[in-house]
Amino acid sequence: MKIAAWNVNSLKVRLAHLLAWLEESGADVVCLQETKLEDANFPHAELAAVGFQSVCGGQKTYNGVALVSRYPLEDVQIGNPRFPDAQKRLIAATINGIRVISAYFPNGQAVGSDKYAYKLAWIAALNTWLREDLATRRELALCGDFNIAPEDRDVHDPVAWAGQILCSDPERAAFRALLALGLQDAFRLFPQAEKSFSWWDYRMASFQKNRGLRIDHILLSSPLANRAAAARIDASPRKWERPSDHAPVWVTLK
DNA sequence: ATGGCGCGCGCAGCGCGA
Repeated sequence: MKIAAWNVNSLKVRLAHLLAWLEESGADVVCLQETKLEDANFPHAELAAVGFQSVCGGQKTYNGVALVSRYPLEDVQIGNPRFPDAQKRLIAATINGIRVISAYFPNGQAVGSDKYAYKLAWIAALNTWLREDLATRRELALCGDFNIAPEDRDVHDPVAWAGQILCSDPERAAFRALLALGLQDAFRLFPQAEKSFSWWDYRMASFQKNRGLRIDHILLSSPLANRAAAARIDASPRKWERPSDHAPVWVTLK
């Protein structure tokens, strides 16, 4: 089973990319972020036509998450019961016995801003919720756009980014606190090329220069990490015409 | 040189992302 996460930056604009990538990647489950669609406009039919079921939690203009799967989606949960929030940033479902969560972490805008405080509070509440969930769910995957580069090696220019949004110590500590729940970064379970990133700014030819960050992640509970066979970032869709600024990331399970 | 690109909204130009 292959599970992926992809911030598509508007599913309306990127539906053709998603359909193409579903076919070429062989993914069984894709966790989407930034769909930017109200639920009434979600392309369930287009996905069903190529063999995928889908559930979504969306809103107008901003945010929006979804799960797309070849297998049935059970016990669907939108949002964090520990953090009532108008912003649609979390959706969970059980797929083949695995609890899969698509998460769009807040960006935070700037260290010290109101949005930064919201980001840290949101992650702390996610941590609380997951701690409770992991008590009863052995196999869990937290997938999505974390808006955190966990370590300096996940940043093209760690000196320039030091202490900045996406790289600040409190954000990285919040990421490590998720790992401390017993989750493991699927990407780092395997050898990877240096300077592997999942997001590149649209400006300044960042992708061509590989000036990116690794901020999209798949965290696996230990029983699931034991099943991991490979994990990668697929940068190829970033080369397509009108791409998302994020690349899909994936893990395969034995 | 704090802009630079791309999106939604909505029809000009702004807020936002990361």
